[in-house]
This record gives sequence, structure tokens and C-alpha cells, in this order.
Amino acid sequence: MASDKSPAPQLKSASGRRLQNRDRLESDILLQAVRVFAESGYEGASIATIAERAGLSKQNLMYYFPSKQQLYQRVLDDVLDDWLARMDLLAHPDDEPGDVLRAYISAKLRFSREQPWASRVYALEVINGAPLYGGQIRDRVVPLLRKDIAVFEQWIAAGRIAPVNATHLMFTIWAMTQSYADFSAQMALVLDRKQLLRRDFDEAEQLITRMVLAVVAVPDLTGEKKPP
Amino acid sequence: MASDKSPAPQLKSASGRRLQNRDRLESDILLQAVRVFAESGYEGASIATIAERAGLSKQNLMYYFPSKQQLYQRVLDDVLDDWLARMDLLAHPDDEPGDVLRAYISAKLRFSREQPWASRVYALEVINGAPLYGGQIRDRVVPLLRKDIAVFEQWIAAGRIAPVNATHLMFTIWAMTQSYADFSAQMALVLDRKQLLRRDFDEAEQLITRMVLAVVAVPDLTGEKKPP
DNA sequence: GTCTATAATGGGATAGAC
DNA sequence: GTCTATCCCATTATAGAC
Repeated sequence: MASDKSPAPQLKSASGRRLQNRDRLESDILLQAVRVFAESGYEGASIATIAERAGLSKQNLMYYFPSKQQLYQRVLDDVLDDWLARMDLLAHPDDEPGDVLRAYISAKLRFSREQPWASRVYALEVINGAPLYGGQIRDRVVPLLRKDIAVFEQWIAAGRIAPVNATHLMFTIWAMTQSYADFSAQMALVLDRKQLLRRDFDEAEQLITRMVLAVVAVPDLTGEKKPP
Repeated sequence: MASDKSPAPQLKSASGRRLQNRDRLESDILLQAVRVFAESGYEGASIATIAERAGLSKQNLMYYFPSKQQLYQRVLDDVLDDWLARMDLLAHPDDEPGDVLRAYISAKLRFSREQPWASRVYALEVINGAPLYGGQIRDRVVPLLRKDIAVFEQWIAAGRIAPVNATHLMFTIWAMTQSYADFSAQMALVLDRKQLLRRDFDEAEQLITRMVLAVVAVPDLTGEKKPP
């Protein structure tokens, strides 16, 4: 995480504290930045707003992040890092397809619940056609999605799940789970609450899991009815 | 469509042509505006860009739409008008649930295919928390969604479909169909094409329909296997 | 209705003192 | 590393001639 090129090992405590301070400031800035970018988009977000919320001056912020674009790309990098780390679940293609799918849906929904701003910033970029981040998506996200789709296809070839269009199955799982972050404002209006509750996510998880398992014809063992 | 308050009936052809001209200019502007707003968001879009693409000067555009906000709200109004007109399908709750669901999914996907910019502008607004358009969403969209959800619940109560969470069923249908407009850039990258093809939408429709019908336990009669 | 000119604002970025 | 001051540019919006 932190760069390892500290040139003054003799003052370890002081420089360490300084480094810690800098890291803390940077993460404060990034925490506010992801929210502001999610609320207003790249152009709509202003450095001044981010700085104000993080409790420092605009010019001081620009000491840590020399340009708005660099800050934005760093925000997206962190979003991807977090998401990719959580989504390494389909790396076990030999497990039960039902278990893997359940875990995948659960992890993706959890990301929507815990990091809604991250999800939204990424969505905004994709909707706009990924003008600033298309390269990273091509290099980091697309290969992962393709790998997951290949796993689905192996399962189909081995007769472990019913034949479906694996690519679109991935797209729909992505769409359903993602929307609980991106469209939560509209969902909250329909449900007549200020924001989505844990319960809503649990109910969503149950339904999405049932839909996916039903279409690939894997017995649904989640919940209510248990074998006697 | 055109306003009927023409004050000079004696010059019907001239004033009519003028009115026609104005309408044509307005619709040209709106056509470009929805694209630019979809590509860059509200703040990122500039009047100058819209005017340039529509083939007139920035100041001239502002003669027809006195402010950026008014233009934006008019764009969103038109998006909603189009969408609401197409989505009046669940108004026939006595038809076969399977037929209604098929038609609904098909119409929503068609909207994503034919009006991707409209879909994206709306999505951008919702993701940002609907700061400028929340009132209209509450007044026009939410009641419609609630009505559709109530239809699902009537079907469940009558035993015509399996018991599911009707609200989240609506959310997932919305999510899956919407994403074929909003996330088409990423989908195209995964599929290694410049843009989605008609075929992709057809395959999506098949899978989404199968998923929805499977989870509500309605026999799926779409396609491949027909009774002899 | 369309043009030129211009206000007025806001935001990103830089320079330099401390 | 943090602050003050400032530059520079893009953009919305208005005024007024034709």
C-alpha cells in the first residue's frame, strides 16, 4: 500500500508518524471523493466540495492529488481493487455450482450494500461510455467477466447446470445486484423509506438466488422448506 | 402536439410553416440534447455542444430553451412520456400472467434498444439521487411501479403465479432490462463488438423471460421446443 | 428570430510566502 | 506541507443591434 522508499530510517518514529498522517489524509480525501463523484458525476463534482468535506483547503488537497483527473482515476482504481478482491469467488469451479452462484450473488449484493458510492461511481463511468476509464475496464474487468462466463460454460458442457446463454446469465446477475446500489434512490421511493434496509437486501438476495438457480435448474436449498 | 393558438388564420400556410419550423428545430435540439446529457451528465453537458450538433448557435438555442435546467427537465419529461406510453401493458391483469410478463419484458428491452440515450439520462439522474427530478419520479414513476407490483400480488393471491416478493420481482425485471441500455458499453467490451446487436437483445430477452417465468413457475412456451 | 458582444460566475490549476 | 493570492479558461446567461 504505502510506498517503501522512506529515505530516513534513523527517524523511524517521526517519519512513520508523518507517513501515517499522510495516509490518513489521503484516505479521508478518497472517502469523500467517492461520495461526491457518485452524487454529481465527474464534471459535476468540484475539488472545493471534496476538500471542504474532508476538512482541508482546495489547494492543500491539490498537494496530495495534483489534478482532478488523477484523483478520479485513483478513486476508480480503489473501487476496482475492492471489488475484484471480493469477486474472486468463482475461482473454485469444482465446487457445487449452486453454492458458487449463491456465494457470488451474496458477495456482489454485499458490495452494493456496503459500498454504494463505489458502485455508483463505476456505473456513472460505464453509462457515459467509459471515456476516462475504458482502458482499465478492458484490461481488468472484462477478463474477469470472461473467466466467470467460461466457468459457466464448463458447467454446462459437463451437464452440471442446464444449458443457458452463459454471457447473458452473467450480465443479468451483474445487473440485478448492481441495481441495488445504483437505483436505490428509486427503490426507496417505491418502498416508502428513506433508504434501503438490511432486510431489503436479504429479500433481494433470496429472490435473485431463486431466479438464477431456477433457470439453471439447480435445486434451491435456501431457506423455508427443508427436507424431512 | 403543436399549440393551437395561432392568432392569424388568414395566413394559415405561412404561420403553419413557421410553427412547423419551430417544432422541427425544437425536436432537433431535444434529439441532440438527450445524447449529450447521456454522454456527459447534466453538468458535463454544455449548451454549446448541443447547439453545435443541432446546427445552430448557442444563443439561438437559448431563445428556444431559456435555461439549461429547463432544457434538461424537458428532456426528462419526454423520456418519461415515451416510456410511460410503452409501459401501459400491465393494464390487463386478466390476461395470462405469462403473456403479460413476456410482453412487459419485451417492451422494456425494446425501449433499451431503441432509446438507449433516454434510458441513460434517466439512469444518471436516479444514480445521482434524483436531485433535479425526484418530484416527477415520485409523482409519475413510483405510482406506476406500485400499480404493477399490485398486479403481481393479485396474481399470487389468486394462485395464478407462485408466491414471490412482488416488489423485488419488479426491481429485478427493471434492473435486467434497463442494464442493456445503461451498461451496453461494458457488455460490448465483453462480447468484443463495437455495440450490441439485435441478436444480443433477442438472446437477452429469451434468458430474462426464462428466468422470470421459472421463478413464478409459469410454463415457458417461448421458442425451441413446440408441441407436435 | 438570429446575430455580436459581453457580463458574471465558478472552477481547475499555479506561484510563492511562511 | 499549508496558506494567500491570483491566473486562466469554460460556461451560462443577458443586452441590444439588425
